[in-house]
Amino acid sequence: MEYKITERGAEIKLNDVFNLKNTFDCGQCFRWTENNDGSYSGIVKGKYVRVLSDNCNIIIEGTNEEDFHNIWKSYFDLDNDYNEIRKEISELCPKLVCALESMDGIRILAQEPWEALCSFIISQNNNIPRIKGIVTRLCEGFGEKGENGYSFPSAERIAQCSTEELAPLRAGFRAAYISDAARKISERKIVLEDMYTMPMDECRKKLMEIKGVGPKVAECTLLYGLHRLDAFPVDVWMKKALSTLFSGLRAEELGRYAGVAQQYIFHYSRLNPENVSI
DNA sequence: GCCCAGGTATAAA
DNA sequence: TTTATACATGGG
Repeated sequence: MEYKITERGAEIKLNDVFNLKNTFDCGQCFRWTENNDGSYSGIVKGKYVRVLSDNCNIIIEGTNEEDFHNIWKSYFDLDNDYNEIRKEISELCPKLVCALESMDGIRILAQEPWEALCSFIISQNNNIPRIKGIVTRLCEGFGEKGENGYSFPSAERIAQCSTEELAPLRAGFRAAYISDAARKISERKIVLEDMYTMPMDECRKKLMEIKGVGPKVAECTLLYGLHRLDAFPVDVWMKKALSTLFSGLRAEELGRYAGVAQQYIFHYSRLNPENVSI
C-alpha cells in the first residue's frame, strides 16, 4: 500500500481492488451512503469523509495525515492484501474459488466495537433498509451533530435513555436489547476493547450475556466490530449455503480468514438463491 | 391483508 | 439438547 496526503485528502494505491459498493452495501455496515457519482460518504469517530475508488486507486477525501493513520488505515483494512487472503482461503478450501471470484473488491471494515454491537442487535429479524432507518434515527436522536452529519452515540448516552426516549427509534422489541447492551458496556461489565485479544470462546460467552445477543450477533460484533477475521457468523442462509452450494463445508475448515470467506459465501449464496434451498 | 427480514428468548417436547 | 412460537415494524 502506497499513499500520499494532499490538500484533498489521502490518495492511496493498493495492491488489491477496493470495490466500494460491494464493501459498503454488503450488510456489514449501515451508515455509509452512496453519492450520485458512485462515491460514498460516511462518519467514523465523528470524522466525515467521502471515499472514491478506481479499482486499486482510492481517495479518502477530507482527511489529514493524523486521521488517516489513526482511523482510516485500520478502518478500511488497508494493510491487508485481499489478494493474499483470497489465495490463502482458496488453497485451504478450493471449493470456495467460485465464491471468491463472484464478488471482487470486498473488504471487511474495522468498525467501532460499540457501533457494530448495537447495529447487529438492531439487525436481528430485520431488513437492511429498516436497519439503516433505525440506526439513522439513533444517531440523529442521540449522536453528536457535526458539519456533515451525526456521530454514532456512545453507550453511556444510550444507557441514560428511558424506554420512552427510545420509542421514536421504532426499533420494536430490540429497544430493550439496546438498553441492556448500553448499560452493560457503560458499566464496564463487558469491555469490548478487551476482545481484540481475548480467546474467541470467551468473547462469545461474554457478549451473549447481553439480552438479545445470540451466536449470530456475537460473531458479527467480533468480525465487523473487533476485526476478528476468524469469527464466523452463521445464519439460516449460511447453513443452507454451506450444506448445498459447498457440499457440507464446515466452518472449521476455513482457518484464520473464516470471516472473510464467510462474506464471500454469503454473497455467492445470495447471487445463486435457487441453488441454496434444500 | 399477508409475508418476510443475514435472530433470540422462552416455553415446551 | 433440540424444536416451535412470539416478538415490533415496515417495505414489497
